[in-house]
Amino acid sequence: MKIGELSRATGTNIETIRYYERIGLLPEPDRTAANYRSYGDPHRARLTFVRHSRDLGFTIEEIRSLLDLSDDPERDCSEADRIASRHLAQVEEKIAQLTLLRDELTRIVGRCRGGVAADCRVIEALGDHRHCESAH
Amino acid sequence: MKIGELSRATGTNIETIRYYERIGLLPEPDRTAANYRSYGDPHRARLTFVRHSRDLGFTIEEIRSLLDLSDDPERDCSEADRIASRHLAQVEEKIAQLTLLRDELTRIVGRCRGGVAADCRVIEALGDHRHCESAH
DNA sequence: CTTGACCCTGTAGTTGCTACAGGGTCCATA
DNA sequence: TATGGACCCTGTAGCAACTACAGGGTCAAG
Repeated sequence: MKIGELSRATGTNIETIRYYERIGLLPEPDRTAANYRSYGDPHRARLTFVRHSRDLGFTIEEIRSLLDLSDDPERDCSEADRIASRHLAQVEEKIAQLTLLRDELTRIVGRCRGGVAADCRVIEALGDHRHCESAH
Repeated sequence: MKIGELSRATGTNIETIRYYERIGLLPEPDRTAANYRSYGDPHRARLTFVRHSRDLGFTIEEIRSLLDLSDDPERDCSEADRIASRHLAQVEEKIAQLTLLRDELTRIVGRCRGGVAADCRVIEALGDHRHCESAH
């Protein structure tokens, strides 16, 4: 499989595939006589793993750890669980933050009554923390 | 006010203040004889506006537009409302995405029963999209 | 034999900062 | 008067995770 095919098969940008190789997340594949990268099924599986993990918001370093684990089938699974749990906690934290933010924005947007910028409640609210109901 | 004082007054890193000046978000202040930046109240208000907007997740470019608006009190307020509303919609979209993600992660984490990596359900789930209940 | 799709390397850009390196200034204390 | 420490200056490089070229090579179809 050439890089374009792998790209289509996994929905990954070609530049991104080369980037993952450069940072050591994907192994260097064999090359054809014309120096083209040549991939097999294990490469595709590994890239699918990486993309799926990225979609779920794991960082490259977390994925590196998860890949190390899956490369060594003897190792204890609890580290994978720990990484995923910590990430879940971060996502929950982020949702909580964004929810506060949404409430604040809703309040700010709701105050707009039209008119000119000099009287704009949106701009006023942005310039003045005292309008806020929660800390940020 | 010197830069350190402005930094403390607004809770903004000194490097960040200089960065905002470099990208034209804050005007160049006067200088003392020793070439130190010298700020007044309008600078502090503008920086407070910027920081508050950043805390609410507005991009630098959005803030630039909002500042342009507030610099011109004759202009119509509806653009500020439009920027804030669009941002609110983005925040809501992000919350929705993260909520799906959280559910997916909860499901993945919940499958861990301990054991070795070869049997790890977390690693399996990351390598295989078919376990997912929503698209991503 | 040329056109167009594909591939290669290497480097620079993106966003919003943050962190130096290498220097200058200012003020209090010994 | 010397010196130490807190503060300030410019300019550049780094972070994450890509993305976008520039400038070139390869290959099959018409």
